[in-house]
Amino acid sequence: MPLNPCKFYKCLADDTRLKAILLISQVGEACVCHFVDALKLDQPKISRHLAELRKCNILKDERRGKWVYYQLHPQLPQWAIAVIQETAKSNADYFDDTLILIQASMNQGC
Amino acid sequence: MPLNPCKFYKCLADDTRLKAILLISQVGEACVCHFVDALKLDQPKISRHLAELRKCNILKDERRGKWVYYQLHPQLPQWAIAVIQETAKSNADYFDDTLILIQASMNQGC
DNA sequence: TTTATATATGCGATTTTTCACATATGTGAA
DNA sequence: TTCACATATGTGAAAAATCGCATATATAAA
Repeated sequence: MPLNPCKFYKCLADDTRLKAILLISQVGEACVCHFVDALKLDQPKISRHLAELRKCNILKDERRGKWVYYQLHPQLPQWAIAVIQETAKSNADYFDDTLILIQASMNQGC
Repeated sequence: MPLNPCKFYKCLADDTRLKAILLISQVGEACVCHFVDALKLDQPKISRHLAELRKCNILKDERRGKWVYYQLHPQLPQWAIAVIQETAKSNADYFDDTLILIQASMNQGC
């Protein structure tokens, strides 16, 4: 069940999901509370978008105690990784404010 | 007015538009009738999707007599071109049937 | 000017996506 | 067990995207 390109782009076609993916591509992994801080959205909305990315095998989740961490799925195809990296590299101004916020949140712990 | 990445991915998040873009990336340019043949959809639907891509500056149109040809917009940013090419290169099975059809249609003239 | 062909668009209906809000589940500490 | 905190999901409403079908526009030939 390889990643269908149209499904993949549907996942990127939303500000919350796209920024979450770009943030993960920069910070490696983060837990839900960090996305709540960085994207300034309520927790259910964040969880729902992350769940969609998880169900499409774009993200992988891992529970550690009370927290759930998300990272890029280890089986994400190389072309998809390349697309994400190219987008991040050339669109810093699209998400750099949220990058600063998520880094601050991660330094505070959970 | 640089291309917003989320808007860009919204444009790719539809089978008709994504295949049209991938086809153009392979054949350089094609007119509406060729997309109708290759994608096997009615003409108004094709025109509407191409119009959306044109309005987002992903495609450029050029009328020649009765026909209108579409190609990738000359000002499309390099990162977007890279994304399209990477997608085309690694997802041949997603659109190779339509590629064969559009090539046949282009050989027939318009 | 009339006709034929190619393409574009107006518009209401349908489908899909997203949202808001409440609530459920999971975990660890008291 | 009870409580507090973190995360996930059920569900109906709202918004956005897509569709179907009719029709408009553009061009060239007759």
